[in-house]
Amino acid sequence: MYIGVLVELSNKNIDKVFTYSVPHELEKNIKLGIRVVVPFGRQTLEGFVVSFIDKVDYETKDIIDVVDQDEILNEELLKLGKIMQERTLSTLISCYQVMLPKALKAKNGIVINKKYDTFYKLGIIPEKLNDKQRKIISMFDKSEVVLKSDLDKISVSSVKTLEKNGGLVKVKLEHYRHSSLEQKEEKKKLTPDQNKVLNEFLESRDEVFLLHGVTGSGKTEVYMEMIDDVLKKGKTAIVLVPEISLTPQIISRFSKRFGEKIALLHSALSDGERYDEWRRIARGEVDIVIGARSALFAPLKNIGLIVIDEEHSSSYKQDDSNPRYSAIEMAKERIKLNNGAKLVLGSATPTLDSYARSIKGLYHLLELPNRINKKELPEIKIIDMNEEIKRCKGHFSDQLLTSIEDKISKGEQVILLLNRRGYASFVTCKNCGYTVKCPNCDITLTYHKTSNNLRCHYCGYATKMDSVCPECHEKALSSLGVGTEKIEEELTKFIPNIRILRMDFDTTSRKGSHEKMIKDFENHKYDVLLGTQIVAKGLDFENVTLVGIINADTSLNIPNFRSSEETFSLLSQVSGRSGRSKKSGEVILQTYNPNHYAIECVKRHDYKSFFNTEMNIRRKLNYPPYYYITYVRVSGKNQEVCYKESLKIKKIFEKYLDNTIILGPTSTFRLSNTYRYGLTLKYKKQDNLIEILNKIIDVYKSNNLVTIDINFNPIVF
DNA sequence: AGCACGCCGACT
DNA sequence: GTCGGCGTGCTC
Repeated sequence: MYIGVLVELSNKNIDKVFTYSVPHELEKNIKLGIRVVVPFGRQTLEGFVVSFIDKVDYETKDIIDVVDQDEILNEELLKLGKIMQERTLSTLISCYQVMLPKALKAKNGIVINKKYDTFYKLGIIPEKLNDKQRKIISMFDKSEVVLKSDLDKISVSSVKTLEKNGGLVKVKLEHYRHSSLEQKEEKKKLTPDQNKVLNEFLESRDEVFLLHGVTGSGKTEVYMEMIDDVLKKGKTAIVLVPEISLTPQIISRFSKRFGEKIALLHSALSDGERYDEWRRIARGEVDIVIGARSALFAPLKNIGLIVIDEEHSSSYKQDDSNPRYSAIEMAKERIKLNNGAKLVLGSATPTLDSYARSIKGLYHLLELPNRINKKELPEIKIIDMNEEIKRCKGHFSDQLLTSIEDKISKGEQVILLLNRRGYASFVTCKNCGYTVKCPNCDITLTYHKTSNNLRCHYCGYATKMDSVCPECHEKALSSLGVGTEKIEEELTKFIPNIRILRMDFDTTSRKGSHEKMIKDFENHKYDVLLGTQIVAKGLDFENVTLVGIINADTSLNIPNFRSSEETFSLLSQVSGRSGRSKKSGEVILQTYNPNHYAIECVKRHDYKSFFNTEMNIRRKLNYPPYYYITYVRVSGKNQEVCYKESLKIKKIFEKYLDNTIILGPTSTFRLSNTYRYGLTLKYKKQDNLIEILNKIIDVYKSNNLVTIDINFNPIVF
């Protein structure tokens, strides 16, 4: 027996299937998609069995051992990985690795010890039973196996007796680390709008849907109905949410509705917990999987529906490391592999790309234009900070402060957004203008008040904050940016006794603290929830009647063609947190660009006119969705070599790619002592591109002068 | 990724 | 002579 094995080394040179022979005694254990241990050169490696091979005309080595009993990559995932490889031009092995939980990535094999619990199952029940014994037997009405500890609660000795006479049989089963979920059915009645959308979805035979529903229009309820329908047909569903909005609120709504049938995959799980959930899914014990991006690759079988909530979120594109894949694109592939399955993309602010596709008829557009219970969208007041700045107290306009005080006095709550996109709190010398940068990365360091040090967000470099400028030696270094800490400090000064809950990536990193914060705010232990982007998504607090946006425009200034879209989306989302329940809501938006179309459209809750304006700009400037963008990065330790090679690659593009705009090479910042040059390709249609890129990869894979990275439809350049 | 092979300069 | 520098190439 010969098998094709993909070894666990992510290197372009060995990213191919190697043929091994299987010793007789192992033959019966071989399946597609399991891991095996193989000799590889002088090394011993793990690899995936990806094919069976008839015969070979060269010497093969025997595999050493078999790692898994059951497949860890089923047939569907094996196919999906290949598609991902074609779409990202990354190594096939890296595509498979990104689909699996960490615990299954062979490298140094994290050993997860399985814990076992003692259960009993029914044996041959004796005819005569006493009361206690009968009670014990009745515990098996609901499930086939029952925990020993639960039976012991009735009577330890009766359990022993039953075991002796064969009424009960002891079984050891794996103990799962997942927390038990409370199960309470609470099915809300749908509004006419929701019903219309649901029926349209159920009756349609289209594959991809865009559910465009304003904030508070009840999208989640519609998803749950869609899932219900799928479950009734005996199929399964995956729900993707951005990591940031994997809040206990959403999780508990799904748990209450679907109970034990759900598996949750989110970043707060330990590797072991994540692996447990993964195994439950693989065994078919679960019908619904909820999780962030990579949950798309859950080993669920017979998928009927994939929902991608907040589809505009950039977290669905893996942009920082290979394989640089788009979860939306891969979801489209996954539903194709599951006959009749549907994909639903949902958002209050769809990406231009998705909305444009729905207008073109490529996606089936479903719209929820109103909030549930005829609730109005909050009124948005724009504060022109150009005027206000003279009268401002710190970062707060009079109106914002007054309104916060007013709401608090009424016992209502406030969410404050500090828009920190593109707003690093860097340190500058007031005397000479020197900015402190990372010695490895050429990136401005960020000041952290709590630890009084400066850190590089890319490589982790940290240095102590010193107020003496290294350039001019004046004691004039100070931090210019504003952090949530600074805002908290100001607000406490202006409104003493105000109870502020600060939420940002620093304060939520501890496991479980995010959840606790949300509970505390819900229980009104705080008046104000102050935070960065993290407060914009997925939160649903009844008592919040004011959303204050301290600085609306910082994200308009990031040097990226998507900055307006991101700003519109962020501001619309955070505004949507206000007035979701009985009391009506208000938004106060402080900006230096009150006339910017993104801000104006947010004020009017006017997605369509934002879409039209932005589309016009994109068309004029040849940007997506009119053009596709592919970014090619050339990086290496030697700056000159990088530059020269990127010029060579540009020549190749110029020679072989027609109707393509080629930009660059542009030098981006140095990162961990690696220099990078970027080439940007813009095109409407490019049949040669993949072939050319593969050839370039081929040329550079065997030399280590430079590394070539390709990013299709990049978010970050 | 490792590791051997091989072709150079420089050293007990 | 031979030790060790690292560029090149291979791993079923």
